[in-house]
Amino acid sequence: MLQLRDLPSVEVLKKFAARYPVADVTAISSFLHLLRVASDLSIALDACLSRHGLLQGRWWVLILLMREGNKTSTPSLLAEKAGVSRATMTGLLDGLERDGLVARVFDDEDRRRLSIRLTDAGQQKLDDVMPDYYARLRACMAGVDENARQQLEATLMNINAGLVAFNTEVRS
Amino acid sequence: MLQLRDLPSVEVLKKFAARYPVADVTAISSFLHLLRVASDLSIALDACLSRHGLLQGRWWVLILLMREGNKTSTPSLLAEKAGVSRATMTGLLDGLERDGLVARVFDDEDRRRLSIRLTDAGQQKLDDVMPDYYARLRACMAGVDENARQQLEATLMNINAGLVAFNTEVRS
DNA sequence: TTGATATAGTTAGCTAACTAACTATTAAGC
DNA sequence: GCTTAATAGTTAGTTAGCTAACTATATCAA
Repeated sequence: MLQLRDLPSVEVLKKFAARYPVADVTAISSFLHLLRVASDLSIALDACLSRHGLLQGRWWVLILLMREGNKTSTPSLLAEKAGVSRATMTGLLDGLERDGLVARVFDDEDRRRLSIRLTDAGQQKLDDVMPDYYARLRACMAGVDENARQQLEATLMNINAGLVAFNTEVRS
Repeated sequence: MLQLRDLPSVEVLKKFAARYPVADVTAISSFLHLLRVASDLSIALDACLSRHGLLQGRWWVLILLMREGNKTSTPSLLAEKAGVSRATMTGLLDGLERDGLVARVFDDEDRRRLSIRLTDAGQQKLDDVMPDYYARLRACMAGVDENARQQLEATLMNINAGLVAFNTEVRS
């Protein structure tokens, strides 16, 4: 994702809007700030996870497994839920298996299938990471009250609904 | 950035909060939705730019150059403002120069330095891309009124301020 | 003035993502 | 039942980012 260190000032936005009249200045500003804060959050999350020897992809796989009652899933399902390709999931599972955090179990009923199981070591890793992650996240969001959080989620839902328009709208 | 296709339901969040008492459920929910919408926006932006033969990194370089009065900057400054390493900027400029969108101009005063100039073709590329991008963005944000946009920016500023806590807070 | 240090840009090699193609297995249609 | 198509997982090769190291140039201090 784009890093966007140097967001445009109001003057710059106006200059661009003068050349491109379709520009919606507050829309652009909100959009860029959203991307900027999200990428900063993502980088902070990476830093937190890396102190525990994890990256976002592997961490998310462990969480997805813990969500399941039997701490078990399949590579395809995990790939879909994590939003990565099956090929990428193979790589993530290779790393997690090497570290002993998950186990590949062959399925006798459908021999194409694997079961991926969260090991005790994997659960222990989550028990180390999650309190640290949650405490940091709580501190980060401490300045945003419940009302603002609800408004944020509502606005994000509206933007999400507008994404269809972003992708399909023909050129002005 | 993490894709997060399958965000946790309220039940899942409560289950995790029961095991990890430090969890702040609405903070987690807001955080994950923010990352999710931002990555979807980033992907939509990529799709828009790729129709014009651009990617986020190169597109941003062109914009940074257009912002300058003389349409000129240096690789180091561009790298800093775009939030990428100087090495990455070298690669971005290689591609842009190959496509004739920017020109490398050697500096006679300081022979370590290069000037990077937006060419006429580069300006033309922006004149093609920006109206399309701005029109899509306007449509995407149409469902978010001015008040919500202001609140969004204010909340994002508060989260941004909290990022320091995310990075420095010691483990609970 | 000249030797150490800092700066600008590039190159080399690494990583984690991707797509496309491949193997093995199962399901479905005639 | 056999052939075709679909599915599960992996492998191979590409990409855009990174860090570290390198070359060339400029600056500073003894």
